Amino acid sequence: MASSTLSRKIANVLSEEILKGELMPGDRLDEQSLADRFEVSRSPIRDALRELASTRLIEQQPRRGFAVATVDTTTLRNLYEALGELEGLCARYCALRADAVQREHIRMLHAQGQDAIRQHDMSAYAEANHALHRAIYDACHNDALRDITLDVRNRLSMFHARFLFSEDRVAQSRDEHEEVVDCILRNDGNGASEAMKKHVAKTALNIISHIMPDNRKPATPEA
Amino acid sequence: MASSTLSRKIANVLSEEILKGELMPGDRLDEQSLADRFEVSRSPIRDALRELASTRLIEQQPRRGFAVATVDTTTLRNLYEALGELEGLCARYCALRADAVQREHIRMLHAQGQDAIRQHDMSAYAEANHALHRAIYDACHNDALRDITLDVRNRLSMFHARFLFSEDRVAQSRDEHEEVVDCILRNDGNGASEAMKKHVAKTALNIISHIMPDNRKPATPEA
DNA sequence: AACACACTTAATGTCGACATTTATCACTGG
DNA sequence: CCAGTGATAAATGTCGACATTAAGTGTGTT
Repeated sequence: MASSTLSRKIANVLSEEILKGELMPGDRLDEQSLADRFEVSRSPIRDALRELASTRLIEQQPRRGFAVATVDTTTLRNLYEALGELEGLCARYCALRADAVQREHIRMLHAQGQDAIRQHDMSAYAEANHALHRAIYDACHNDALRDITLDVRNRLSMFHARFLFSEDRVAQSRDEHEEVVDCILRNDGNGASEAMKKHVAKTALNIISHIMPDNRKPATPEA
Repeated sequence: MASSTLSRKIANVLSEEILKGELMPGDRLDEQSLADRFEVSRSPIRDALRELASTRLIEQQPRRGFAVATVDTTTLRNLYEALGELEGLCARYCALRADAVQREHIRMLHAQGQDAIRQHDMSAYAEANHALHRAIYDACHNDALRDITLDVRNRLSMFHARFLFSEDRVAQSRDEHEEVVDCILRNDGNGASEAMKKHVAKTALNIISHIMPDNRKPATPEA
């Protein structure tokens, strides 16, 4: 929790703020303002920003500073397509390799999500949802694949954070989770993979349909 | 090529040196030494190192500086498994989505590799090989997936760089490429994916069998 | 009135020095 | 002779100031 170095602490704080949606895509991260806010010099701020850039949560343009990463609709679609494939892979390997403890953990997290829905506690559901996906990454027994998937999910989570899901969508999501979990528990790799891909695709459709209407300027003006 | 900022230039130089194998995994990157070598202060060096760390080519341990990333055998296997899946995905999407120009480009690059083999020019083959894989990533029409795959391949290329392949292995590799390219050219997504996964798996086996004998200390001593 | 040029300003890039921490090594005690 | 502790030294972490660049603004001319 308490990282040894200032820059690490600052990076963690900023990271959470971005993930929570307090800092919006496109927001500029001014070094001096941040230095004033954290009451440190610009050096640790620079280090923190560089570190955050490594997660692609923020972007740097030389001589133009850092800004919270923005993505255009195409990139968003691509990221969700990639996330679907990656989570599908995690689910497949999870179904084939997870040990008994991990399977039980996954089963339990899914149950927690169901409880949260019954109590109409959307915040608890979001947490259980996140933990479930995370548990599946962990149980795929491939740390590299887990890290890659987690990175993509984090890049996207700043969009998730800004939208409350309708009760309908949450119920649908629960059913999709159930299919994934069922496949995992019965060692059905292909089934788990397909179910997970379908689940992510539907989530993507839901998010993108919320974002589409807005006229935010395209993010990466690269060719 | 000529990046505007010092740190960017330095990062590029160091990156190439790592990718070429001139800097070996585990080599420490001392800030002061690098500052002396590039005749700049430590600031741009620090920026460059932070930027390199974002590609995972080098690793940072707080208060202990940076070092060229080292991976233990397990991580290496995981990375190759992930690379196989990712390249399989790229090949699948490539087969389904590549346009005529891209298909022709891929066909040509494969032919170049074959020529290189006939002339026993291993350097040219390595280059054509790299270009072919790269062309397949590009033609998958998903920049996010392409970038992720490229990152993993770069992380592994520092190991590739240190081994010359036997003529036997190169010939085998050529045949595997041919199968991939054939599938792509006939829009066979599943075939391309499977062929590519097989190709990467065999390459991995080849590399790992070269590395296994050595007694290098495990890289990431994390729990 | 519109465009172009120059100036001002505010940001990042770079520098050198100081602070802090960690690792090494010598010394002392058992 | 080994182990533990302390000091020393070398590395990274942090700081404040200066240099440089890019953007914005204002003025002058066509």
